[in-house]
Amino acid sequence: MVRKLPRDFYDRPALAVARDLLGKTLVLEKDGARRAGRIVECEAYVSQKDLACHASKGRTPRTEVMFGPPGHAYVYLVYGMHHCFNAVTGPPGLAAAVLVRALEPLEGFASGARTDGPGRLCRALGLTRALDRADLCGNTLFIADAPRVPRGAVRRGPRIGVDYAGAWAARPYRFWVSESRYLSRPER
DNA sequence: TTATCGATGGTA
DNA sequence: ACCATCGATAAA
Repeated sequence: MVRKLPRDFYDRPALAVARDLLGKTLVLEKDGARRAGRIVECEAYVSQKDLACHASKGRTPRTEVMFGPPGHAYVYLVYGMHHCFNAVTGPPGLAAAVLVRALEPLEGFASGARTDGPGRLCRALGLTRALDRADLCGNTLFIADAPRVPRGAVRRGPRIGVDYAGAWAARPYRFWVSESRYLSRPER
C-alpha cells in the first residue's frame, strides 16, 4: 500500500501541484470496490484572477470549496451531464485547483471503460458531486504517491476549452505525460 | 479521417 | 445565456 499524498502536497501553487500530480494514482474506494488510475493529464486553475477559473467570478456556493483549505475535491457538472474532478490547492483564501483530465486505468475499471477526458474519467470511476468537497486526505477519494514523471516526459500547453478567458487561455497551464496513450487529445 | 451538432441542467 | 464535454452523425 503506497503512501497517500499529505495535505502539504496540495498546499502549493496550482502549477506546481499540477506538474507533480502527473504519474500519481487517483483512487476511489466506494462500496468495497477500489478503482485507481495513473494521472497522465491535468490543468492548473491558478487563482481568482485567472479568468478561466470558476472562482474568477467570485465566491459563490459552487466555488466556495476552492477558497477553503487545500486537499479537498471540487467536483462540478458541465454541460448538464458530465462531472469534472479537481483537487483544491494553495492556502485558504486563494482560490485555485487542478483539473484531472485523463487517467491510465490501473485497477477496478470495467473492461472497455474510457478514462481519457475529464468527463469520461469521472463516469468510469463513478465519481459525482456526491464527493464535492470531500477531503482528499480521507479514505474514500484520495491520491496516492508514485514515482515522479521525469522532466523529459512532461509536456505542457494551453488549457482545453477555455477560449473565452482572453489572454489566460493561451497560458501553458495544461500538463501531460508525453506519449501516453490515454490523453484526452492525441499528441501530435 | 475531420467536422459539426445536439443533449442537458446547474449556475449566475 | 453560458458552459473546464462527449458521442453520434455526416462528409469526404
